[in-house]
Amino acid sequence: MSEDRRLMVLRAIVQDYVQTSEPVGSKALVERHHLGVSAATVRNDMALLEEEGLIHAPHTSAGRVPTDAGYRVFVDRLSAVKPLNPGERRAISQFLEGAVDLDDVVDRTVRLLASLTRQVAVVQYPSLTRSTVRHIELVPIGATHLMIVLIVNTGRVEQRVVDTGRSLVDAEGEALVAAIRSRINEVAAGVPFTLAATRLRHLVEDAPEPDKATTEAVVSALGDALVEEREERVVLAGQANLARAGTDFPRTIGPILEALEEHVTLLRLLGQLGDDPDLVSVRIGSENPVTGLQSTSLVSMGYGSGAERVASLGVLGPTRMDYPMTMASVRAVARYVSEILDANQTT
Amino acid sequence: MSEDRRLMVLRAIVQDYVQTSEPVGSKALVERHHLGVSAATVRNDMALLEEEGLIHAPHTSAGRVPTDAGYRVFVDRLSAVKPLNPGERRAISQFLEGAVDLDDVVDRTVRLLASLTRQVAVVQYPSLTRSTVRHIELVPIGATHLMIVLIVNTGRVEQRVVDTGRSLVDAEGEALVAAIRSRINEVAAGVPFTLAATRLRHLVEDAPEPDKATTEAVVSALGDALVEEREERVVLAGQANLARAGTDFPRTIGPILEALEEHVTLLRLLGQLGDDPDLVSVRIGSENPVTGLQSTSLVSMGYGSGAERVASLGVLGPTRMDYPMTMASVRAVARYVSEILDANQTT
DNA sequence: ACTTGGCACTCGTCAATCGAGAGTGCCAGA
DNA sequence: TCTGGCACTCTCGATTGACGAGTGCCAAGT
Repeated sequence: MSEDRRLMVLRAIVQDYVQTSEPVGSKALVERHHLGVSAATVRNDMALLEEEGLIHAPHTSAGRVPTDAGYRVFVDRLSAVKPLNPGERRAISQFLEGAVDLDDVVDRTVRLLASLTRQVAVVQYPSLTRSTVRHIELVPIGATHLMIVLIVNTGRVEQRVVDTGRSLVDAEGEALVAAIRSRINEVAAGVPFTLAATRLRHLVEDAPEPDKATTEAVVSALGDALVEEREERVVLAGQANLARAGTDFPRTIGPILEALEEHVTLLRLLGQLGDDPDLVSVRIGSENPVTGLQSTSLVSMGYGSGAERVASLGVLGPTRMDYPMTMASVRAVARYVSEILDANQTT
Repeated sequence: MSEDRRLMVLRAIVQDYVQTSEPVGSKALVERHHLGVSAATVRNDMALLEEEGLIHAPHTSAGRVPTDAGYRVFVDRLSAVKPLNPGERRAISQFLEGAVDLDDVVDRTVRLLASLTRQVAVVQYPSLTRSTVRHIELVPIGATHLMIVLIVNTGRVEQRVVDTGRSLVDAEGEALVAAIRSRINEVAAGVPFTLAATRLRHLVEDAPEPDKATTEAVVSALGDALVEEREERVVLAGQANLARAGTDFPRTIGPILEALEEHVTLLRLLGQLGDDPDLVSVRIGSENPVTGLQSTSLVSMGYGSGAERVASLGVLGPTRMDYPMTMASVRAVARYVSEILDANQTT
């Protein structure tokens, strides 16, 4: 009852099933993989694997299919993340090279991931709360309104419009805006968000009386922008790949698409990563808490400039997916995007 | 051979088919609609309608289904765009009210449209080329780099980073940036894009020699941003609705999803509108040039601040859709979004 | 000139049936 | 512990036949 061989059998089952998407039987198995034993022996092993809950027979006399637990064992113990071939690496760098701004980087990344893995790609925008303020600009709009432009170190830009309730076009108004602008940037530029938020609040208290109301308005709008959870955003691509995967999959495609439109839950899901930032996280089928995504697996990884993870990206597909390939793609793309953000950071 | 009655029959067929999604026969028709004639008479009319190419029988003895041409006649001559009920109007305004910035407006709009019509919603970002420049800000980044932030009257913000090749942190550098900033805004603020682009080019020629190189760099990055076609963007929502529509529809869902990911062609499609800016445009099935979308209809309309249309939005669904309802929703949302942009424009 | 009821005919759908094939579990022997 | 053999089970696809919905056409009525 060699445990090793049993795991070999499991690995073979997973590989065959991923390739053919049909239950795999003992005979086909010994034909395609040269495990040095006969079909009958394999059958005994399969019976044991089934007892352990790693594989499962859809009905009496059909082949076996891996269970979620089976995939889990496969991912954890039986597969090596195979490095991408040079062609793929080149494709990644070429594709991401030409990005002009953050939106463009995210957009290209998600499309790239989708086409590399032929599955649904998910990319989270660099989170605001883990970022630092690069610069804050105030632009008068109309007579009394002020547009606040918040530029983040990741390249992201946020904007708000507030009504200051006083004229900004006369000399006094212009001076006021200039004063507030320089004070704000003095305390907030280059500072992490949470710290910036507190400092800005103090700024209001210290402001000379005539400027207080306007400062207050600006700071409160900024505070909104700094904490607002809504601002966590995700971008998707490759939904069309869902339709191609398997033949019974189309039935479950509706709930999946619905779940994908719930960006909030999707974000929560992406946020849950393992401890090691440099590791690919895999959630398989029912390990996944979100209703509608329980027939799918999510392969994800954090990315970000420097050592800091500012956001996550990943790939979602049927539990029957090519895990080694998918994990390799996700890791390669995440690393490359991090590099790009790094470069943009210093420039 | 009353032509009127024939059209009544067509209308009844369309309505029934939209509701049941099954071919409709003569008997069911006279039962559900009180046209004062017998089933046999209706059959004769149906034979004529089929000759005219407005309806079609999937097989010898099944009911009839409208053709694309049939829907066209229905839309053009047989349906009144029914105004939304007050509840729906209220829902629209409430849902769009709380938007904090342009991204948010677009995001909410596309979700709203999708849930109102229970179909796939498509919203184009306000086009850059038809907009005016509101303000241009220059922010030094690192020692020699400059971030250019372009703020558009629609609320959209674009950014580029350029390397000026000279120090910007010393007094001279700061003065240079300030000078360029004020010169640029002097000629470009409040000006339509195309005009701004030409004026900016002249600005380089007129710049004093020592500033020329830097001005040149800034202007060329701006020129990029002003014309770049890539910057036309669309946002989608409600893809999950595709899976719900009908039972045979799932088969065609793959190509549709693929077509929806081709944002470029989608944009071209959205751009093709009728002449009257205040009219809803409907493209039915094969009238639609895009492969993969030929089993769908697109209901779209322009929107924008003031009289100018700056972009389009619309809804995509199976040719068998509730046209009056969809057209009403699209029109109402387009108008409301225009109002919001108007308000943001003046504030 | 239309409209209507009647009737034969055409197909698609559904359920039941049957055979083939794949795969299993178990047993006895090496 | 492995192997070959064998009986058994179950799904899948094709085939068949009854059924029903719907049509087209015709002859009679208004």
